[in-house]
Amino acid sequence: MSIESAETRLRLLETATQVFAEHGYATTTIRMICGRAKVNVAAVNYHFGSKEHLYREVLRYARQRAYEKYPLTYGLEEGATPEQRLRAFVHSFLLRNFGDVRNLGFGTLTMREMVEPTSALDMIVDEGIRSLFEHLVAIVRAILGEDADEELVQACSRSTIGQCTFYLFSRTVMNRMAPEQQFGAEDVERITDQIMLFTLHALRGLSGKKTD
Amino acid sequence: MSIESAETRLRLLETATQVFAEHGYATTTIRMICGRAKVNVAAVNYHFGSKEHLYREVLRYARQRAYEKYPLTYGLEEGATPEQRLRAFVHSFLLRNFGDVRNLGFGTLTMREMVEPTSALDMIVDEGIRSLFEHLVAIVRAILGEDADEELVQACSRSTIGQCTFYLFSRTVMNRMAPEQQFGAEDVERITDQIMLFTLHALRGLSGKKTD
Amino acid sequence: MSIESAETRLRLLETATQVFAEHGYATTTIRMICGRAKVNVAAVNYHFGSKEHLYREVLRYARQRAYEKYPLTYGLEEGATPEQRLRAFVHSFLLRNFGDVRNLGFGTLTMREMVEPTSALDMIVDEGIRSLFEHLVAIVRAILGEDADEELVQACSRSTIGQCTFYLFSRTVMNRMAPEQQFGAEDVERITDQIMLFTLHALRGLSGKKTD
Amino acid sequence: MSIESAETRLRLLETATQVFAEHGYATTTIRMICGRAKVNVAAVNYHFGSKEHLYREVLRYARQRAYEKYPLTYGLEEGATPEQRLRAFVHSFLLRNFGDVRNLGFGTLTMREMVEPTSALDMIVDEGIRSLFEHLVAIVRAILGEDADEELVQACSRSTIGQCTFYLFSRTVMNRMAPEQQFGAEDVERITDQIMLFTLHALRGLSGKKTD
DNA sequence: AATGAATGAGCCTTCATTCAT
DNA sequence: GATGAATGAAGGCTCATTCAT
Repeated sequence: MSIESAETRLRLLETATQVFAEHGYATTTIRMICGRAKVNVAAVNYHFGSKEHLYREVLRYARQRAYEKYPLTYGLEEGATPEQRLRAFVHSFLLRNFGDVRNLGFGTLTMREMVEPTSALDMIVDEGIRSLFEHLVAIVRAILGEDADEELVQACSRSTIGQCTFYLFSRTVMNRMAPEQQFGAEDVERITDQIMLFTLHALRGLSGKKTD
Repeated sequence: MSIESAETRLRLLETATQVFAEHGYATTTIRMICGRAKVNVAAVNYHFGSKEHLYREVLRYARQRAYEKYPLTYGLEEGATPEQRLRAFVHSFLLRNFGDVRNLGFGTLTMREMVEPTSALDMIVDEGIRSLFEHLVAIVRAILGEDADEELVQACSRSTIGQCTFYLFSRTVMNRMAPEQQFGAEDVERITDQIMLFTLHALRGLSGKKTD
Repeated sequence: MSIESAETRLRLLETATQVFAEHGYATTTIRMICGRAKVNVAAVNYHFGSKEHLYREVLRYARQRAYEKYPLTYGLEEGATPEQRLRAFVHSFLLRNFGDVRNLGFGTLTMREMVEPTSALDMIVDEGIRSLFEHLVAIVRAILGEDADEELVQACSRSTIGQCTFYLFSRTVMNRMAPEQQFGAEDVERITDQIMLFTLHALRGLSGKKTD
Repeated sequence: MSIESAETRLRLLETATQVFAEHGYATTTIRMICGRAKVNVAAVNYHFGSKEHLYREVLRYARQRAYEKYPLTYGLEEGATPEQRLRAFVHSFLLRNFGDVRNLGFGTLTMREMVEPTSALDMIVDEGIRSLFEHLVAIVRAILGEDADEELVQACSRSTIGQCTFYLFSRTVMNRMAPEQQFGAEDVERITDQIMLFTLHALRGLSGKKTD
């Protein structure tokens, strides 16, 4: 593969990430992408085979870049406590999904795929979401205690991640309800604190009941 | 308007609710709807003017029916405590959004609209979500105490509703991750309990800190 | 189906017959057909579903019209001799396939399909060619004698129909070799005589050998 | 031209012969040919200028090879009788056109060109078919007698070659009608016999009438 | 000399919409 | 009032060809 080829491919990938994130798979047209990337409409089929293949590559590309920058253990040191690991989880989740303009695509793409699944959702689940959730479950279990009821652990994990995803999914609604208070990259720290505050009180409360 | 006309209109509305909920606005075609409703392809434009107008009517129609059946105070008696009112909120939210096959459309449609807003989102926010959220905020404030910090009240409200919406937004993913454990109408009670358990521990913890 | 619909459908069918005969399936575009038929490009898909379906309908339509006008027993009276029936076969074959400007399509379409088969060839064979050939075989058997060797009967049938098809397949070449002697509708009688002369001498010779 | 260049050119020619014969001019894509020949897509235009030029070269190449291997006088000795020369004509025709897998292309290509002429048909006629037919006419005249009516000679020649071409043109149909009896290289001898039997009886009968 | 990359024209098909009854 | 027929715009994709190295 020549240098130009790789460049064009990458430009298509970057552009497509934005356009797919903005309009969704169905509404996005190849001509939109190629127009913005300043390449011929045939370029997509040449480099990726089809619109669908391009889309899958975009999903992979966005995820990879997001996790590279903000891994699940973002900012964590060796021997961190479960609470610290939970905070890193929440913090990196928010950063990954909308903490950075350049990574904006990832959260939106995943969200769209969850709401209006294409054949790519299986890939997303298998290559990302499953291990993400299992990572969280392990932390929650550590906090609740290893002998905590499994169903409780699962439910608390859902409650925890649900608080995080809310800021992603309801962004459009929140912006309309309180336009003066747009959630953005600069709010990530504060939101992290709030989610941690809420969650730790809940988990400690539930953990306490067990040990008593 | 003749009786047949009204019937056709209604049948279109019902069918369109299902089809839009299943496929989303962009992917749904007028022929899908008319085919399933067994009416002429021109019927949509005749009765509703355009695909978009039909869609807006569908949103209105689905919301109205959902709230009629499951109001925010569902199952609540006079003089209920804040905790009871919170439970009614969570319970009715889950029922309204996916507690009933006939109402399945509402939650899915709202969710889609949040992720990929059309001009109808303003309507949805103004006519439903805003008051829904304010209702929740009032309950949370009552639990945390009237002198609780407003930002804390807001954050806790988001954490609370985020747990609820999670079951809606992540349905497709959860089904793929644990196919044997599909969340449905029969799980609403249990999920309500779990969310309440988590949330009340959090709120009580936060409330306790204040009074201390 | 309204009258206009039937008219449009028929016009498309007639036009498509000509265009497919002129250019072949692959080279023909829907725009060629619709342009000549003065209808929108979407009309083909509306009335026939696809280019391929239209093509199959064209093949059926052309065959039906050709056989209606020139059946295998064209000009034949009751109690005709095998020789007379053979002459009717050859004569009607030539007339059907290029004896008439209006029927020009049928022969050309069949010929094209034989040389460059599409999925429609099976249909052509099953619905037309098979019975055509069996009809000929029966006549040849009657001339050669009922106890004639089956392989001989088959071979002679092939030799007979091969003479007929030659005038169809080699038309383009003959026109180039002897432009002054174009084979057309006015030559059908003479060609029929020539084929009959050749064939009857052959069959009688082969038949004579048997009886001796 | 370097050696590799000549090799690539030849490989393209060989491959293209097969592909054009299999799919026809219109349906064949340059990528099919280059893919099978394991060369770059630009190679066709580089070595031959265009798809059409390649096609013409293929026709020339296939004809040349076919006639080299099976000339019109294939297997004939000096002083052969007209009947022997006729047999050599028929025999070599069949061998040339589908007697050999390696030569399969020639018959099919010529046939396709006859049914859907390109500008290459003139070349084919001028450089091959015309002399082929004149060769046959001379033989037929010799058998019928030098004073035979010219029109009769021509007609008998057409009837003779028509029997031969039939096995080429109707191959796809015969295979569908009697799949167990595929005509191939191993049947050439038998078919030659059958055509000769039929034709000689016809010609002798017609010749006899003259002399009587 | 030879190739991978890129192009623009064109194809079939689909769609929401409008027309004419 | 209601419908089958028809439309034009657009979409994804394919192709022979050309460009730039």
